[in-house]
Amino acid sequence: MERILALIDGNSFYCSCERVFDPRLEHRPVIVLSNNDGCAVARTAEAKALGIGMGEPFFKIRDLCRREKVAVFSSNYELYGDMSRRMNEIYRDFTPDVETYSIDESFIDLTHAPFRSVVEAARDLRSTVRRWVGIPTCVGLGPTKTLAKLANHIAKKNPDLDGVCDLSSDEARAAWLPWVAVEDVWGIGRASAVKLRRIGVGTAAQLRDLDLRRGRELLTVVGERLIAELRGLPCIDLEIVPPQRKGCAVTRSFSERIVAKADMHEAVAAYVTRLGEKLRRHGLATSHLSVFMHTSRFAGEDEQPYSASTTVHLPEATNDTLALLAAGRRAVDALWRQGPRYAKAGVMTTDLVEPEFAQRSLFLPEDYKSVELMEALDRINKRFGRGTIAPAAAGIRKPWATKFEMRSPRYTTRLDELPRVC
DNA sequence: TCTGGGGTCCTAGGACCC
DNA sequence: TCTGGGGTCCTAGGACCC
Repeated sequence: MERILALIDGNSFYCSCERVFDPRLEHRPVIVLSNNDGCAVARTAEAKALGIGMGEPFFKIRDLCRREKVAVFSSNYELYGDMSRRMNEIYRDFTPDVETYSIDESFIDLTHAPFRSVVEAARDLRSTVRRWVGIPTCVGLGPTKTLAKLANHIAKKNPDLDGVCDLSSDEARAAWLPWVAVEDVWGIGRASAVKLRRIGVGTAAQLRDLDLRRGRELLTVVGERLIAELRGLPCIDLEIVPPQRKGCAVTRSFSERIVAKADMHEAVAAYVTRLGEKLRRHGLATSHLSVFMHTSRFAGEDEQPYSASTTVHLPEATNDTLALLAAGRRAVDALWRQGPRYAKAGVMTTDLVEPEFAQRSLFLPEDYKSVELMEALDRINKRFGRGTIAPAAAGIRKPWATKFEMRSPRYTTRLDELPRVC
């Protein structure tokens, strides 16, 4: 029995989340901005029609948005994350074979789904999500992840398909693949597209028909795999159980440039605090912390660029915020130069380990209190909201903190922000 | 003036080993 | 003029994803 996968995703997902709670936004252009209200990262069809590009800096389109009455929102991650969770609950009611691929996309294995046809199953999924969560979606069907992705792309671009495209048959693939540009294939980015177009490969069909060896020469084993997937040969497995993560980072641009060392200490301490929370939530620890800081990529000629990073090694793997804070402090002392106007900093770790398997130090006593303290901290912040208790080092006033000036209420996760029906 | 954040995977090249 | 043959591990950098 041939495998059949669905890729379902939300249309302009962040924007659709906003529309669920404000129907007046229907048929109006809507965009959602990145951190610090920097760039447009989600646009409805109406906003795209106005020429607003993906990743377009907001300051460049501010006038256009005012003129055209575009509804503009800061990112409301708490809301989008909760809506995503609800959608995935619906998928798991259909079948346990679900891979949550991103905040708005999931692969679903429909091979054994109890439906007369997979297309019928796909339509049912769509309408259930629309009815229960309020989000419009598209579904792509195919025997491999790459083909399911491609089908999803076709469903989005062709409204007459009514949100579902099925590429499980050879005939359907023969009909559609010649019409998809090669850069629209999952895994083909800018650099690969240039290489492919140079040898006359401009469509998904031409990429599928490219010699496997040639594909590997040009795009490494990744390209070879991709070509096989386009031919219907599964090379990329469904990951129903998410693999253990390998790294963890917290990096942010500042809302206003940092010029004082004390502010940098605070900002990095705040990022480290968040990193510690993330590590503990995943049950992981690290024995080295990397810290970087740099000036703006877009700074003018008159501004001195500066970029530096360093790694501090810890005596043993930990996810204790206090231990990580000490390391972060040392790193900032090592990197800081007075003069540059810093635009961004971050803390990163790779080589995460599960604490119980980590190499212990011969000389450090077991610190039971640290574990209990962190547990208490996390419990309080979970119950009363993130940041209820934080190390003083992470700052109070925080003039550099990320701005979300147009954020909608967190309708589904905060009691005091519930939608009002009047 | 204002330009996001957080991941994964692959390869090449150097250091080092026997 | 001639200068072995494998391995492993680590890191940096590139490419890609949403």
